[in-house]
Amino acid sequence: MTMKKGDHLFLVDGSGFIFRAFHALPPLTRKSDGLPVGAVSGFCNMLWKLLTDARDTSVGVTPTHFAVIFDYSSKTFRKEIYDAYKANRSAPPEELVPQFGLIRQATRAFNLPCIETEGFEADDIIATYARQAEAVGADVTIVSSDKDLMQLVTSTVHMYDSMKDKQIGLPEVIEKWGVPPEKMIDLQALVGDSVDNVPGIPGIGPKTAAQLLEEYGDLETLLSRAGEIKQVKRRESIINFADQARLSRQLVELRTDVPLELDLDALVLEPQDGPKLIGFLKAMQFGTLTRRVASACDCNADEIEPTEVTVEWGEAARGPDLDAGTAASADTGGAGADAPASPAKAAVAKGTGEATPASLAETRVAAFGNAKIDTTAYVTIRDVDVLDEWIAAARETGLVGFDTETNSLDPMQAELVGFSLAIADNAENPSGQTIRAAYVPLTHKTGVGDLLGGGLDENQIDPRKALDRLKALLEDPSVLKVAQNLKFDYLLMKRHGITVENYDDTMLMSYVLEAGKANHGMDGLSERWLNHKPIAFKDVAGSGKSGVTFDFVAIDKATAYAAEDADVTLRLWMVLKPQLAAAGLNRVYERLERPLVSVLADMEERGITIDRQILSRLSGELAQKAAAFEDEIYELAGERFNVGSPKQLGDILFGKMGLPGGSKTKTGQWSTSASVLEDLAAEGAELPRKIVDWRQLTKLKSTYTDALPGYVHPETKRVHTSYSLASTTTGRLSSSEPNLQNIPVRNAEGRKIRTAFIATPGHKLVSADYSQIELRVLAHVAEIPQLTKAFEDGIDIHAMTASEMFGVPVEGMPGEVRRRAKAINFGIIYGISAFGLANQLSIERSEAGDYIKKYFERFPGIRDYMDSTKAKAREDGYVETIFGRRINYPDIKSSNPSVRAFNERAAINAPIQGSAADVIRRAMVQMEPALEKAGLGERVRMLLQVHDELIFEVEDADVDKAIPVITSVMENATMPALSMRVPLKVDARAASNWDEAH
DNA sequence: AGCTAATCCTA
DNA sequence: GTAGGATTAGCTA
Repeated sequence: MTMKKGDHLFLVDGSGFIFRAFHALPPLTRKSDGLPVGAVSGFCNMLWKLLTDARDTSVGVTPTHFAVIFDYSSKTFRKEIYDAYKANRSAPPEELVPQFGLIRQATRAFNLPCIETEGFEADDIIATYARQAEAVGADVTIVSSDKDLMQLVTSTVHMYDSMKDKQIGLPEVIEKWGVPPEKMIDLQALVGDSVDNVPGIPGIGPKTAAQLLEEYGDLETLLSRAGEIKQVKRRESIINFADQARLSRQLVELRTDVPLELDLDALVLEPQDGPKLIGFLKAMQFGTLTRRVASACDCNADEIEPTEVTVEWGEAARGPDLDAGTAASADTGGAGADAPASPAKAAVAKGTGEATPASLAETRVAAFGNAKIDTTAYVTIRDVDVLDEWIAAARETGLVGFDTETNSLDPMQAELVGFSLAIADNAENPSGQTIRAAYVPLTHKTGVGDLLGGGLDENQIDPRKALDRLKALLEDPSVLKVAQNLKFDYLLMKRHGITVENYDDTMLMSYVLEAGKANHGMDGLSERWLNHKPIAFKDVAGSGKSGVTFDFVAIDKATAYAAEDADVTLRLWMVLKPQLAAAGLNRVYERLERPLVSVLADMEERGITIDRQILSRLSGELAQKAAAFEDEIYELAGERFNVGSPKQLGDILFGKMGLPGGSKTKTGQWSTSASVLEDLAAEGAELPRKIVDWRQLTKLKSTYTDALPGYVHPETKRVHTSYSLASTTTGRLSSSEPNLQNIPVRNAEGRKIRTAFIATPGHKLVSADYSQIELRVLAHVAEIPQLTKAFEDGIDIHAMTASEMFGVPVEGMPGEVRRRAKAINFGIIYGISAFGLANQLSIERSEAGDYIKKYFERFPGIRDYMDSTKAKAREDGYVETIFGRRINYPDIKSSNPSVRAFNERAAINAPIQGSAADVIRRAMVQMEPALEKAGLGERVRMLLQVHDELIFEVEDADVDKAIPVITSVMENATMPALSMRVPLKVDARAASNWDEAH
């Protein structure tokens, strides 16, 4: 049958698949003898899926012709052109070797042509067939995700990434590489490929290459007009390496004239030979697929004998040097298994009527520490009526442990996969045995472990129905919901239109009880308090390349894991709740921790807009400047090296160039830190200065201008950071993915990044920050009259300090004098040491010691504060903030002097840093009600917190009204709980971007 | 791919 | 000298 228009040819890159599957799929061995068969299994599943079901994948069409292509050997025409081609390829992993042959046998078992040609790579064969098919008007799907094949993509030739079920067509190539497929060859020629040893042009990466091709059209034009390029380094590199680029092009360009034994028409898809295929699958012991094939072809698998398969273990196995550089990264997922939570508020578990908090706490710890947790008793709820019964039981007791399972750790992207509930039937006498738990799967998939999986498991409750029931429960204020790291679940539920009411978070409870002592993750809490080690997430879903998202976890395994989480969480609540009362920490929990859950979830959900154009322009500028520095650096060093490698740099600076004054890091490497380089520069060396500048530029580029756009949410188009409530010891928040608490501000170059954080049209960003809050806290806790007075009078605190210490009048004070006083003030907050101060000010240690002595003479209250704080830490094992938050220092009595000194400094710092953190937490909790009251509820939205600063987005017309409200809330945040001896001062400004607002 | 060390960004 | 998080290199698997 002649191939024609409307036919559809599938070309599977068998060699590429082997490597990718090997890395991307879980290791799997044949049960009977341990033969590694993971890649074979993945391969068979993929073929079966494509042959029977291609229409339902994102390919969307059914094949009429089909072939699997392999590399023949490492001796190809490319090797003749360029001896080093693929030269640095190491031998394939041992487990992979026998699978090369097996995959060829699998292909034949599927009745598919298995094609390879001596002297050519699989890619060339694929290219040849693809062009031939195109010529006769047929469509082509290349099953591979290798970038080397992307040059073949046209409107009728597509690629298909079977592991991600993703079609790669023209738009995808352009999106990924910035050039259309026909320019991929030129792009790769410029960029090169370290895996295959394609040289390319040094200093040209994908971004630059795309830009150059955009400007000059193609490689030859670029090379001939290279003299026009403005950037010196780039121009020279291209001129010098032009021939290398031409060679690279030859290596990268795929041949479309490979002599083929089978012509296109011979690739027509033959019907499956059921028994033959089943025989092979049985030999491999692939049970699930065997059954599936048997039912599809109406065979009785039991009657079919396993085929003899040939296993080549040794070097004879063909296919040693294929592309190992295309390993897929399977997303790992699942949430709720991580962070710690906080205590509960409702008095549901009443305990025994007369018990004191302390005795109840003790009883609970003993009861739950000894209770055996039976993880086999968990229930899987697949029926709405059963779910209703559980919800009714939760209403009855007024208490429920709750946890969600999702396919992502990012609550803004995660989709709900299921949820679990735990109920204490007899809360009056909680022995631990009375707790039962269930998992409600909603969107689990069938065919777990198969490459492409199956569809939705039918036997699950309709998610809409389940969510209706769940909403009623979660929003019911008479039922206390207990979760671990509730902010995740809270935000997830909010995205489903559910606002959780009345909750406790065991992570936050632990944080209040044990900050500094232990971490607050559920697994650790469970081991400490319940004497029980929960199932690890990676044991149910795997990790890394072999990890799957939770919807691909089999429901029975999922139930054991998920229900256990809810069970453990509820037990932890039973143990931790009475301890809060016993330790007198209920107020800290209820006023500084729990209310932040919804406040932060709202802020995270809002996100902030960034201007990607600004960032991309900045990125380009930074790249050019950095490249220029590299040039000069190589010149000065006399050789090319990786400037970003401290190791290589150290060897050049202190070895080759023999510069003096090198210090070593702990691991014995030369230190090349900025301060070392600055010192060298001060002594006249040119290179170190350039390195410092280069580092600054590349830091800004990699961490900010290049990384931030990747965090823009696909739907909201905004950046949503994640705040952690319980990852610092002092009570500060932390921000991650991305960290928006370390956006540059200290120099002009870095500040440009802030201009990319913008308000939506018609709005302004308002930034309000506390002035000197930590020094004010210090003045308050240490009761320092001069400091207090200075803050009351609004005078420059560092100048005042300098004036006190050095007897210099504030008027006309030299900048250097004030700078030293400022360093000392900060030093005090950090638990000053002569060593540290000397370092900071680049002075002798003895001189720094004199400063400190002088400071303490002038401010004796500070020395008293430091001494009493250290004494308290030694006595009690913890220190406290002005709102009663405890920070533990279990190692304060360490016999190691440096460990002890470190703990002492931290203990001195903690009440200051922690109190300031408490103040801003209070401000954040009070902010929304205050704005609401001022009629600004909907129009002023708090977006970010940066330790002493809050950033809002405000409608233009409301800015003047909002600023006084915001300022007032922040300045009065300690009230009415506490009145400070020192006033708090807040500065607020509005502008269209963060740089100008700050 | 997962881990650590080194570095550098913030308050 | 306090408190964090992200990136890169380079090693190990």
